[in-house]
Amino acid sequence: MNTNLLNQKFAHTLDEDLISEISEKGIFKAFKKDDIIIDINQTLNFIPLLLTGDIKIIREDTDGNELLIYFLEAGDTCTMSLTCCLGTTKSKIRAVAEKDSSLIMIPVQNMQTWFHNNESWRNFILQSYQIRFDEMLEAIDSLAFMKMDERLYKYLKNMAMVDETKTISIKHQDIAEDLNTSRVVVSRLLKKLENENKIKLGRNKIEVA
Amino acid sequence: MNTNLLNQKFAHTLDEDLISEISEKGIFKAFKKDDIIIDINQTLNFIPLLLTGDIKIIREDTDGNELLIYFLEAGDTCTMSLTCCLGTTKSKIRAVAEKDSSLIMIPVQNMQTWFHNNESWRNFILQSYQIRFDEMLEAIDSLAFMKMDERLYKYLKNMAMVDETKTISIKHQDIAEDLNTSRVVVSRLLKKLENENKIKLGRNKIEVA
DNA sequence: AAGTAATTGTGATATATGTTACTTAATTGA
DNA sequence: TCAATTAAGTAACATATATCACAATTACTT
Repeated sequence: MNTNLLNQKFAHTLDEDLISEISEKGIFKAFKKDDIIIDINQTLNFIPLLLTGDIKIIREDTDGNELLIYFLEAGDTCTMSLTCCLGTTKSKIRAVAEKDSSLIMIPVQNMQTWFHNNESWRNFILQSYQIRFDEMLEAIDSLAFMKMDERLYKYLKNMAMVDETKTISIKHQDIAEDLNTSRVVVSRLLKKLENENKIKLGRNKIEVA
Repeated sequence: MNTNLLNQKFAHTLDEDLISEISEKGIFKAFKKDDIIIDINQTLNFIPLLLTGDIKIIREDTDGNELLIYFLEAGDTCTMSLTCCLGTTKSKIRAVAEKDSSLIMIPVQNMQTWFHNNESWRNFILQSYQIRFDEMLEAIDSLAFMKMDERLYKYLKNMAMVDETKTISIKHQDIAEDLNTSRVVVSRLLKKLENENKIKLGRNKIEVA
């Protein structure tokens, strides 16, 4: 079953031999929504491949303020984990299951070898880096150039995309935490977006037009 | 001479054979302070290795607002260029010489081969990615969690570090552009930092205590 | 030395966001 | 069904940053 999922999600990017090796040596793990998959300062000795679900990558400062940086989706890997493993540093981010999710943990040792002798793996990793770089730039753009109302709207659209639905189930407090602002500010700006007919508000849900 | 510099800056990270191959196939280029080395939307077919000087990596939005993301220093490469080359996308950042700088441009073709058969190159690239990721996270932290006065002070300290001097030569307008704020705000906050004895102001220069 | 340009200082005011306090509405659970 | 809890709405005020206008200072040019 793991092998099926693995094939389905990674056949485009990884070659056959590698996939069967991964399904042999990787460890399958399942997480529930809101489970912490990787926490800040955690020591890592594996690279996760996301089979199903979505994962939030979150940054936190010393005062406990949080910021959502980007999402991982099925078929993705966490390049942060890779840099941690290679540099034997601790995790600088938190990975939280946005939905129930399943993934394969690959021990680092194997990964080093593949890097040496498997081109599909090399390309996969390089491409992952490229995607994450772009996402980080997007995050920087939002923070540097956009006002909170724009950031909020972008957040909602992105969330609708990830959840594959127009009506997302979320409360204002959670949005505030992801955007590192306050619940009151979010409520106010959501009301404004509703008045502009960009969204429709309900309790515990928001419909993105 | 290029080979000397190359050796000096990269002997720790790249193996002997590779360095001599680079000095053969790479193209030496010199830039003056404020020269644009890579511009946004430019198509790239080389990877730069920085031999001397410092380079600002800058992001710009559609309205022309800018933000300094990080610096490259001697011994660094531009991972953004790498992702551009591999993905054959256009540059998403601008690289500007902070001082007179010199670098070696490596044609992508060679690089691909090295990635396949040279471990020191692979490690160099992976390590570069790690460093840049950390710098991007730092940039995100500054934007998400810090007020402008803190960002400004951090900027000044960093600038002093890069320039290897306590007294940096810069005008308020330039700082404002790097931080994506206005000159007036910068002047005001600089005055505040001076009152707190963290810096000393002069015309065209700031001494970081 | 005088005039011009560049740089910096600063008050006044506008806007965006943060904070506090409280109300209203929906949901849950005994 | 009613009390308790959670979520959302909103007014009032505080603060950070942006913007405008102009003065003061320093450097540069002729």
